[in-house]
Amino acid sequence: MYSQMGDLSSRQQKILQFLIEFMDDNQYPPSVREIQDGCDISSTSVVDYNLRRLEEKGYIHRGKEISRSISLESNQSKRTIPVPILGKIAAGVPLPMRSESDVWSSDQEMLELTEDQTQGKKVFALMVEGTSMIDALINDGDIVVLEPTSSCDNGEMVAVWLKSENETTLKKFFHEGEKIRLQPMNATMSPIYVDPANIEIQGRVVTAIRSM
Amino acid sequence: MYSQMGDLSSRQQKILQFLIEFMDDNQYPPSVREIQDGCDISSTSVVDYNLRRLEEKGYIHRGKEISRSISLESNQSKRTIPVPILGKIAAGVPLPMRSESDVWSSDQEMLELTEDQTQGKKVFALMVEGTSMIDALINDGDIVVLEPTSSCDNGEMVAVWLKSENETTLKKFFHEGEKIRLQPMNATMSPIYVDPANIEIQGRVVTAIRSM
DNA sequence: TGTTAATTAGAACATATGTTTTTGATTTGG
DNA sequence: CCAAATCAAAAACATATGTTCTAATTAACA
Repeated sequence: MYSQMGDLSSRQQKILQFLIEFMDDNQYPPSVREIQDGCDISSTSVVDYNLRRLEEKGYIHRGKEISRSISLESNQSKRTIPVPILGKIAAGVPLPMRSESDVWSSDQEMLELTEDQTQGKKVFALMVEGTSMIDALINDGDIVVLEPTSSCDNGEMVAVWLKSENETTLKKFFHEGEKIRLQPMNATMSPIYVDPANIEIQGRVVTAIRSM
Repeated sequence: MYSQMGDLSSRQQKILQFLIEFMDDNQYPPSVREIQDGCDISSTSVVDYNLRRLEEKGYIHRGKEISRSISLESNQSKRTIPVPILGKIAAGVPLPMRSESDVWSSDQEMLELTEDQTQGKKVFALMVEGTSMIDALINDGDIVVLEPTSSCDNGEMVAVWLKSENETTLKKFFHEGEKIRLQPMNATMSPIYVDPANIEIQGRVVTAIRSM
């Protein structure tokens, strides 16, 4: 039997298990001696020895002479971005635009998304109420994720603030001559024609999520 | 001006910024002296002082006499679960069931989801090909997330393996007397009636995601 | 303006912690 | 069974690192 990625001694498995749990509980990696205690190992050198093996086999990564510098090679657990659910969309609730610097506060309802899903953009989310967007395959209870923007292209699905009515709705955007056509995504509803001065685009839909 | 959660000196902001970047690059927190260097601070005591303030104000957490034990109090960046995209679903591609212990390997295409979205279950994903599920508001290019299961209730959307045909499709499941009705989610397609012995349920749809 | 609190500086201290060395036990392969 | 590789133990070493102490400097305040 030869050694490569795949086989671990029981001690190495135990250490790996401990690493995962420790870093999950605390927010930082364990020291050699904490691994020693946590895995009932008699000496720090034994820990060091097995950590070297784990690094050889590609399970972990270590920094030289740097304390607590163990990181799991896989399990890279990408960062998630907290996305605020600012409100519901079909009910015409006004959309408070979030400030740039509210990273820390907010007891708002939050959604955790990965960068894959936000595409690296600063986004916010809305919960869809009702079936007014059924033709766009978006149903009641779904969540739409929007990228803040003040302009958009034809055919894009955007959240629009109608100044005179003071309400915000989700529509498809079409610039037609002097007017703008806002097309609902429901065949039973009629488009709205508005003056460009009367609207303000709040965001463009980038993702839709439905949980069952 | 009085002090509470919200106001940070420019130095504290800089430190906080550095903490975030450092822990993003490396997989472990910085030492006091690394913060010192990274933020051009003259003394470790100044770093310590400002770290205390940051802890008072609730931005970070520290362990006493433990090296690199800083953790961000907010920004708790929930853990994400790597979800394998096992294949496409409408094309009838057979579904290889993943083993329990392939946590580390896999150069498979991956999707990073939060626990919110997986609901804590072990899930896999499929990319939808074609419009055969259009009536369930699932379109070409969407991704469906499934929870592995071998049984299900009536009306649930499940991935089913048809043994004799040796293909897998996404259908709604209905147990009707001696037979099972597999209902496509497209009005133009007819249901399939099969013998319970000829099918094997592979998973139940828990989430659908569409990016635009 | 003077007084107090907040912040910065420099140095030294105590120890937490990665690393090495030596020795001995266990396992492996021929 | 022997030789070589692998693994474990204990102790010691070197330094990385959190902490503290004192003094100077700046900001807040009345």
